Amino acid sequence: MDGGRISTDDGVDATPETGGRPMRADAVKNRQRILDAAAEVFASEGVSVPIDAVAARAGVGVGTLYRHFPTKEALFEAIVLTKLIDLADAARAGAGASDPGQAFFAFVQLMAAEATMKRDLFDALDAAGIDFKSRCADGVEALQAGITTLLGRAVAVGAVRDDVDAGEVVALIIGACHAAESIGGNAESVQRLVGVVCGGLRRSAEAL
Amino acid sequence: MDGGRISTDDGVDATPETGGRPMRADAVKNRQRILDAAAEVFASEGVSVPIDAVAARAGVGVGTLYRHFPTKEALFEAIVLTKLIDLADAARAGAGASDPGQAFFAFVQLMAAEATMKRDLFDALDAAGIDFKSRCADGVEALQAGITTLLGRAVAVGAVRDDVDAGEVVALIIGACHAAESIGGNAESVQRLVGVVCGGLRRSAEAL
DNA sequence: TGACAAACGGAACCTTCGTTCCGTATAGTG
DNA sequence: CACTATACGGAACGAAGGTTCCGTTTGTCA
Repeated sequence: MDGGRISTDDGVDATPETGGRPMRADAVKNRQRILDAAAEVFASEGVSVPIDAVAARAGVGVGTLYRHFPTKEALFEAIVLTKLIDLADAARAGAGASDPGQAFFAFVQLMAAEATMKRDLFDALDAAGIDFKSRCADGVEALQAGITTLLGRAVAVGAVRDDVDAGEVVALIIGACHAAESIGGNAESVQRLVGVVCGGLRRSAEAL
Repeated sequence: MDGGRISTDDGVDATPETGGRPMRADAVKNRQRILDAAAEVFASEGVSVPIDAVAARAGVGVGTLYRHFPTKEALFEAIVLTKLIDLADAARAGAGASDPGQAFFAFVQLMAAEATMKRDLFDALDAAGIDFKSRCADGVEALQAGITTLLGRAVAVGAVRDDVDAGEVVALIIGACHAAESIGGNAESVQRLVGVVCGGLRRSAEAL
């Protein structure tokens, strides 16, 4: 329920055409069906679903899937990358707000909501430190940059403590989402737990 | 590096004897070696290590391992259960402290330190909501009860906000550990991030 | 010490899952 | 309409890991 649009501008990236010839009509259609199906399935089941499930959902054979995306990981990346960029855009959009503190916390809640409803993004960010960061470098960097800006402004205004960086913020939020899921985990509890973490992000804290 | 002691008092639980006859000496020894090896391996590599690795580490064949623990999951439970109970004991111990607030936050940091150094506990608590809670019910309940007491006292003194329950606290802490791991994740950063969460747990918070 | 039940080791088995291969179907073109 | 490059489906393959089976070893007891 999203439609995994990808930058198919002139095909430098994700196999939109092979060589120089335009893709056959059915191929284009199938590619899109696969992206849509994968987005749904990854989001609801997580990254560990069998690739067959994705193919079945898309109504194509595994062979077809593999012709479009040479590897399960490639498919995963194709989908997550767009989501990361969407989030980065949202962060940029909030950077001009008049109230930096509010903009920051609003973005945090947005990211939390996104990550919770879509286990794939969740998993992706979760594994960010491992070897995923390097593959989706573009998206991760863009997001990191956007958050850094938001965070910097919020800190400058004194709305947020000054001893955390963007990476830690992302990690904490994803952690809170994890937390919400391991409990009953509806949208409301996510918001509550993220709210607790936000409380911790506001200004100082005795070092305990 | 811990030694997985288990309540082998009179053998009602974890297969210390089969039927009514006492276990053979070598069997007792091997059982313990398996528990120790599994504790080490699970802690350092996580729950997903091949069972062969555990057997190899213990210096026994897989057959032997399976005779003592009918399933990988059973072995996992045997180990985690003792750790949960240890934590629950620690919680109980802190319940009599004169400063409830400090006792609560000290316990939280203890739990975080434990969970981080031992990926198994981490994984276990992480999956607590899924179908693990039912299996290690004893341990989870004991821990939950201990934390509830600590939390209740801390709340009563006004050191902690009154709108979170024990389950949420555990979830948040595990989430913070996850967070610390996905970054560089040394012991120090764990403490920092858990500190942020603790900050959020202190007293009220504007609802955002 | 001899016999037997208990325990051992590890090869073999089965299932799951990612990936490849190839015979078949079809969009696009003259 | 026929021809060919492109794309398709799904069976087959191989690696990985959990579990079982069985011939061999060993502790225990008379």
